[in-house]
Amino acid sequence: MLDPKLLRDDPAKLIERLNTRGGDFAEVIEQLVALDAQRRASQTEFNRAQAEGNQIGKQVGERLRRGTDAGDPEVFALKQRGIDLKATLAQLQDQERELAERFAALLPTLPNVPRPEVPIGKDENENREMRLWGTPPVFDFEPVAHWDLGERLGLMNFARATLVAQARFVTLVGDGALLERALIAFMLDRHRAHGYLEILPPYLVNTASMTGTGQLPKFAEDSFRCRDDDLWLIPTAEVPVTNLYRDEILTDTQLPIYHCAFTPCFRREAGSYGRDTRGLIRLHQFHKVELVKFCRPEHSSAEHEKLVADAEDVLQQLELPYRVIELCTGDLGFAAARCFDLEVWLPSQNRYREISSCSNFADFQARRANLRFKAPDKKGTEFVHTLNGSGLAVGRTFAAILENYQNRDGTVRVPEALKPYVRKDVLSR
RNA sequence: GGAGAGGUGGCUGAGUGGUCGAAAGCGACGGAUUGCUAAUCCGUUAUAGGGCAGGUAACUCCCUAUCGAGGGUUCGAAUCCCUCCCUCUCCGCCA
Repeated sequence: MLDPKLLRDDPAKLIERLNTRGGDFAEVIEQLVALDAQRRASQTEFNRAQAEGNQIGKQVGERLRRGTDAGDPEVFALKQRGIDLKATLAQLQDQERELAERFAALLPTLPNVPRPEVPIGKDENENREMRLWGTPPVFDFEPVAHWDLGERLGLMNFARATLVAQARFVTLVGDGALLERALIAFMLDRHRAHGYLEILPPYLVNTASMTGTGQLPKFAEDSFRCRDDDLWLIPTAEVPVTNLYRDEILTDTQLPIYHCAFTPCFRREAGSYGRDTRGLIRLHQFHKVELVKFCRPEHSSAEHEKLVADAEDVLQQLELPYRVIELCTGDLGFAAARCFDLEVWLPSQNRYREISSCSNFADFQARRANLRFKAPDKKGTEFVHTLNGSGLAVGRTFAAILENYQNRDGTVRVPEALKPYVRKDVLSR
């Protein structure tokens, strides 16, 4: 959610900056500016009436305390004024509430303002490639897709997952399960070494949490919901971990907070029916290790760079070729002020595929989730800045390892960094 | 699932209709005292919104709201009534 002050200070500038995302925000913002002015005027009026009512209440109390008879004409007159005021008060309150509700309903529909550094562009074609790392492997045979490799090696079984659940689920078997577990442990160990405190959060969260990080109300149809219990299956660890400090005022000395968390993630993938129907790329349930940071506003850019570096480190340790791209204004997610994607090389697809998305939300999420901090010597509170990124999507990492480390005979070498976890050199039948 | 208890400021905890945004204690901060520490004393110590109040500003002042949430009674609600949510304890069941 945006700072309402942006609307008052310089609406033209706000329109200009939001429009870089594509679309035209002029109308909504003008509407909001008008609503905001009306709302404040209405609130002032309502407050005045409330003050008068409080005054009457006090006067009655004072007289009665001094022993004035309850039937005294003066007291009676005061009471009558109080009764008269009630109708006005109710009317003013309704008006104020309606305006506030309309404002509160409209404001969260605005996306975050892209940071000035973000390249202007329409869509993913105008994303900026920041750097390449590693070299895609050269095969003297046709590289096999990870799902074929995986099934032939007995590491995964899609048919049985469909039998047990639905399409877009997988069952990992034997060394497949082991490799998944190894990746999770490896990633968490790396992040812990970099100062992230490991969290194992609930996988079901309430509506307030989903709203706090912005999954609701916009993306309700993308999430799995337990209707009987007001609980949602988390689409990412970002939700429970960011909401850990919802409605809290942190002390400035607590910042920055670094958390890493492994969780399963559940997504309905509504509207992606034709895409990535095979393999581990797009499933209803997948594993992810997430990095989440809370910091002071002035540090969020530097923390963002470090977060990206920490995610990259995992790929480097695994010696998987990847590239880093910066999303342009047109491709930026709703809540993000700036975002870098890490894309890993997938030989069978002969291209880079997203494996991590590292976003700086600035105060956008913090405002929604009411995440603040306070410096003892300063008056008032400030919203923290939140950042998060995958470190990494485990299933996609699994896929990348199979494809990049495959041999002609269909076996797969285990990356050096994973050997202590897998305790094997090669995955074979 | 059955029975009961309870939700008050950073924490503990008083408050059952009238200057209660809320006693007291703890903690924290500022000051005094002190060779140092400790102790003692004094003071400060919630958040948010609004203001056509003052200041370049940091900020100050005023009004309003908030004692789990929403509604009701009343001139007036932390306090009475209703609904909902949540937490805890005991019993049962269960990983």
